[in-house]
Amino acid sequence: MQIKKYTDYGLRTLIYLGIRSPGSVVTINEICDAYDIPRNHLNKVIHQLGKEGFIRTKRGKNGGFSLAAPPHEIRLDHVIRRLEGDTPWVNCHSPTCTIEPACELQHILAEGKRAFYQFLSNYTLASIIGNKAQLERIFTTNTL
Amino acid sequence: MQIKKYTDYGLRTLIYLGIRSPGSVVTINEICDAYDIPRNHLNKVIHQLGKEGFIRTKRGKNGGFSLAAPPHEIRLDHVIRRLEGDTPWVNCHSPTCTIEPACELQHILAEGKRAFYQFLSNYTLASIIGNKAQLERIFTTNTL
DNA sequence: TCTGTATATGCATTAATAATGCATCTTATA
DNA sequence: TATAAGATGCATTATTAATGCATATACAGA
Repeated sequence: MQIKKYTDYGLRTLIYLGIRSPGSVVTINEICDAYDIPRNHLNKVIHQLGKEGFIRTKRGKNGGFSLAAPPHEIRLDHVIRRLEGDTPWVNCHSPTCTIEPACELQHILAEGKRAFYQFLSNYTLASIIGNKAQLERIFTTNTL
Repeated sequence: MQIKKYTDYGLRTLIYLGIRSPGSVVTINEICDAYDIPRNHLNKVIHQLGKEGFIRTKRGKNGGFSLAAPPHEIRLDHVIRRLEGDTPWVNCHSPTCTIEPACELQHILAEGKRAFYQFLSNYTLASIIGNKAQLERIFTTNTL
């Protein structure tokens, strides 16, 4: 039980964008350098973030991506649900569990998952950007 | 984001014990046959269930294990927390994330995890045993 | 229109971790 | 003391996530 690095990278990207002035465009390479994470993986994350509508991506020269909405409008539950994939937290099939029809576990876990995401729905990208000034400092220090 | 088979097997074992008369002793082989799951893995699950105090195990001839408490007293959050392992749902180290000190993600996710387990704390082994008669039927049919 | 720079896409490979298998030890009891 | 049960440790396999690599596509500006 742990979110994937994939999801983690997506959130870090949003944080990086979130402390920028609205509409400012950054590239995948810039994020990779900032966090020292592999380009190939991030590539796919950025792509999905674009497809899901969290960021706007633009190809070609002077291309890159930027937030599609202000940080306080990007909800954590939405981002994590999408990046993480919204599958059940218990797998009653493959292989099929014989008691499945008489077992309430899957339903209770599904509700538990709902409780988790409902809690997260109270938070946005703005919520996880704790100390904006400190974040800016970290990034500029790393880049130099 | 999915519970491990390990945890799943543990819960299935408790369900199997839960529909038995109190104190009745079963063996690892019996559980393996009932669910068609590998003995080696279940071995370790049973061992931990014993260590954690959910079941009482007994070695040697005529040995086996039984529930250490009635089903309605065995809380789901306790069982899953123990079997699943209670580690953070995001890993800010290995490798260390540079923005960790300025990032609220880990704290919010920790609270989200808390919300999940708090929800589960309303349920017990008795809760996931939906249809006791049907369960009994499934097991006797499988055994024949 | 050509060239360079950016994301998009698919497939191959590696890494991490869970699951399983195997061997053997320990304990209890008939 | 033989047998049947769980306990334990290590080896192997399977699964899935992560990473690497190659190349396509799009866009901007010279």
